[in-house]
Amino acid sequence: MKNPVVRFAPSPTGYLHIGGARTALFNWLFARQNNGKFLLRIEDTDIERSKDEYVDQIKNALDWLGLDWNDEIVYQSQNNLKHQSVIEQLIKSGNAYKCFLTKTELDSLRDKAEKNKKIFRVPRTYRDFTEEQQKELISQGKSFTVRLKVPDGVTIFDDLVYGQIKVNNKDLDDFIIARSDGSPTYNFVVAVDDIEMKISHVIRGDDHIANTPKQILVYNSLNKNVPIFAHLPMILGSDKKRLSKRHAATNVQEYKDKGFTSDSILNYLSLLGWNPDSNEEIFSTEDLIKLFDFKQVQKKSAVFDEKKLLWISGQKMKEMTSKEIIKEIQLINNEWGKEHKNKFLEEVVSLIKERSKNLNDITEISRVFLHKEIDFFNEHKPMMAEQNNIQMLEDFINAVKIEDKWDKKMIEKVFDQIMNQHEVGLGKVMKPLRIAISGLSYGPGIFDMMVLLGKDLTIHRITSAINFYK
RNA sequence: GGCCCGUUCGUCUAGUGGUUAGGACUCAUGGUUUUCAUCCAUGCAACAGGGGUUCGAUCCCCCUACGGGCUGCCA
Repeated sequence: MKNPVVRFAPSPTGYLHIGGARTALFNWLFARQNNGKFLLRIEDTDIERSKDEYVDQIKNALDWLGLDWNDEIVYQSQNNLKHQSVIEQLIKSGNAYKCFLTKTELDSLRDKAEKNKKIFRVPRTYRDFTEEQQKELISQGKSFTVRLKVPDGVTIFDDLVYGQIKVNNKDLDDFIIARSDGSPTYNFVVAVDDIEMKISHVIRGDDHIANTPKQILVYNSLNKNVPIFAHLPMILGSDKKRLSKRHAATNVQEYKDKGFTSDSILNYLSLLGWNPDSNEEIFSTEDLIKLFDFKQVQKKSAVFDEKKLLWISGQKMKEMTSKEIIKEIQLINNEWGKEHKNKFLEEVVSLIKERSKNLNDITEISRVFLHKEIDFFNEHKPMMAEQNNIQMLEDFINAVKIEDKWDKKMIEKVFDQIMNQHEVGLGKVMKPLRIAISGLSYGPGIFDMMVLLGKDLTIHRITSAINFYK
């Protein structure tokens, strides 16, 4: 299994979704683990639905995830000449034939079979027509498709995940490899391209299991070695339905916007349908490359659970250094923290990363430190109106003003003073002050926040708060 | 309808012919913490159903149910 060549082959009819990302990830992990190549092929033969902007989106998403591909991107549409010539070749070798059945004919046959509860099979009417007969039909202006001559027998393959899968060839029709307009069909093109790209392992979603025998027949008819197949179970939404636009968030980009790092997403995705054979769950991408193994890939489809993603993301936040986190934040928002020194940003981040689940949590709380003015909220008004909370704020300012120093020790001392003065516990003093300096009812330790904020800004905030809540 | 695939706590999963069926997330409770979060502890919670095979089946076989895929001149 050395130097395998694998590919990820999305069709640019939509953005990169979670399921596609997982498929890409497993391909990539396998390639990187075995010193192989991970190729990217854009299956853009559906001209109606394919869009360039989707190609860009897919590339950007893979790029952001860090799933870097080798070599040039292959665009399926550019292989058209090759596809055409292989079709010719198959007709010549007698492995494929021109079929003059029309769509309407087939449709009515299908209907009839269904009505009579019979199994529909594509009739092999034109399978053994001579060249003469074909020419005659063509001269009559009849159009034709090209069908593969499916031989008798069984088609068997050993899937790396599902084990042996066996299909009786008679359950497969002589399927179309070229439409009446001459364009090649999916099951044919995939096989030809995979041959062309020297793909050794086809790793893809299990919705392709049923297509695999057809593709194998194409390999056989061309006398080419069949690659090794590995099918991956589907990823489902919380309603256990196949992931689709109807589900909350399926676009990789959305998770980026929500503040998840690519590392977290990859980590979570790896756990969907694979297990590391240990109780560990937090992995770096390097870990995953080492550990990944098809032996531990699940056959059962998996439900995407954002809660667990959030937990993994939170674990990662704690593990990451402040520097790394700053880098990640600025990767998605280069405005963030621009007007502050890195050292200050690091102090801010180190204060809040412990309690954050993702990057957005951090940027949200960091606002308290990065901007002079903050928002206060009406929802805190009833609480601030209680007892002599406003009085406490005023007393705090006055007590602090006459002090020279500004450090944790001194702030604690002032807190003690206020507690004594008002004959209340620490909690009673802390709450209004927290809201006054941050606008929030939660956050890092209040002494730390004040120290980092500095004396002037702390006083400024409390003054603003008094004005707002009075 | 035919063919193929699947089914262990709500979710992700481990597991073996004899286990108190294990872990993680979620949830609940308690503790730590100046708030929130973290962290720690405890708890709730699963072998789809029915037949076999067997001294014994979650595990092996068959059937049923349920879910999914394919069955296109879509990819």
